[in-house]
Amino acid sequence: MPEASTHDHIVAAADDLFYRRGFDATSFADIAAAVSISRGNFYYHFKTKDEILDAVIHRRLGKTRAMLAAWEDDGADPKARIISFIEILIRNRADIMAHGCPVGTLCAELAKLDHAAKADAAKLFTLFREWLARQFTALGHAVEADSHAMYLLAMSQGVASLATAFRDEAFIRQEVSRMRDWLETLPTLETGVH
Amino acid sequence: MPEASTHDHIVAAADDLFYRRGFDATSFADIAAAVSISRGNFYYHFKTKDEILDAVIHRRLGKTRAMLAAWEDDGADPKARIISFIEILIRNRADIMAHGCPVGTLCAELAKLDHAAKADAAKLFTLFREWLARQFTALGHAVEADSHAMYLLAMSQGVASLATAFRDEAFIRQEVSRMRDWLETLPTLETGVH
DNA sequence: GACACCATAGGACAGTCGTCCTAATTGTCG
DNA sequence: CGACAATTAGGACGACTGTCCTATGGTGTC
Repeated sequence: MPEASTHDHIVAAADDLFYRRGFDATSFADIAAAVSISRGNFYYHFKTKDEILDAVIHRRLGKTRAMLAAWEDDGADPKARIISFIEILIRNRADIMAHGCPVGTLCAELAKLDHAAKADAAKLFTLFREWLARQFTALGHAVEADSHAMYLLAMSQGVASLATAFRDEAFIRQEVSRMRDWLETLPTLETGVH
Repeated sequence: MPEASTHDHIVAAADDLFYRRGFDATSFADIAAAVSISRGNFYYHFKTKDEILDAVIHRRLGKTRAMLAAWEDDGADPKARIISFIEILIRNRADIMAHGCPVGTLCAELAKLDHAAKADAAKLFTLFREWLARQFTALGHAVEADSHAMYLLAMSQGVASLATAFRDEAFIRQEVSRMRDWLETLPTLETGVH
């Protein structure tokens, strides 16, 4: 197995802290303490805070790509894959109620800071958007694939946002059911993924 | 007309900055500069940053209550009122694409900071939630009123979140249409608001 | 004119921020 | 072992933070 380098440890700790506390509210000292290294050593690996942010975003992009690719290679049908996406809300409900969606909250914060990396962060959304659109296309809804993808993305974001504000797990389950029901109402025109 | 006091000027400026830059990223100096007063004078009006946050939240609560009350007093039918809510997304599209929803982004930030005022901020959502539920009840959907209200709130939040990430005005209009269509599919059981 | 009071200005305070430098340590290879 | 690069620790730097103090300006009342 690839031994985890100090560099990777730092990025992983920053990833976690950026999610739980936010990018701006997380300091070099916080990350260094989480990895148990000195701030001086920290500077050896990352010169600026923006460098860490870039590394965190690319780490998330890689992990997301890997997750979505795994879902596409598991032999399940596209509808089951879409349900896997929807049920992220349930699997991660505790974190979502405490800190929101990692993608949505990061994009929102970077937009407010007018940060140079905000476009990169939005690529996380694009990954999900294109992946979902591929699944809808495989279900025979090529024309509306992107529209459907954006609908599910929007619902997921909205549910995460309200779940954070209201700390309401039952609401998450209710809206997940609503999305599953919506998915079932789509006409089945499956073009066969053989 | 009530002359605007320095106190009110400060709260208004803080409200604007908290929305555009975020609570944590806005400093005393920023607000003081926006109102053109010294930081020393600032301290005379507000002792701590949390005091300003409380004042901003209560200002928003008051303005929201007033807006919703006005919508209920305008003689329109409940469905038209709900459409007024949905179309906030279009009326405020420029600000939303730049800085997100004022309510959702504030709640998300305070949740990450684990700030004492996060529950107060969530009351903003509650105002909309209860107001929407009243409109659905007036439409004869008392049982599902809260569920419908949360659905529209979630959709609005999700649309705002994605509109910020993708800077896509057409998407906003598309999802607003989707919400209006959904509203039309509800069976009309209006119990008569005389 | 004297007094009180609200409002304002300017700066001090300790702490933290991101950034950067230098010295010491560790590890690797000839 | 000696040389050299990679890695680490610790602290310095100026800027900025939220907070707080004190002195001053203006305004109205006896």
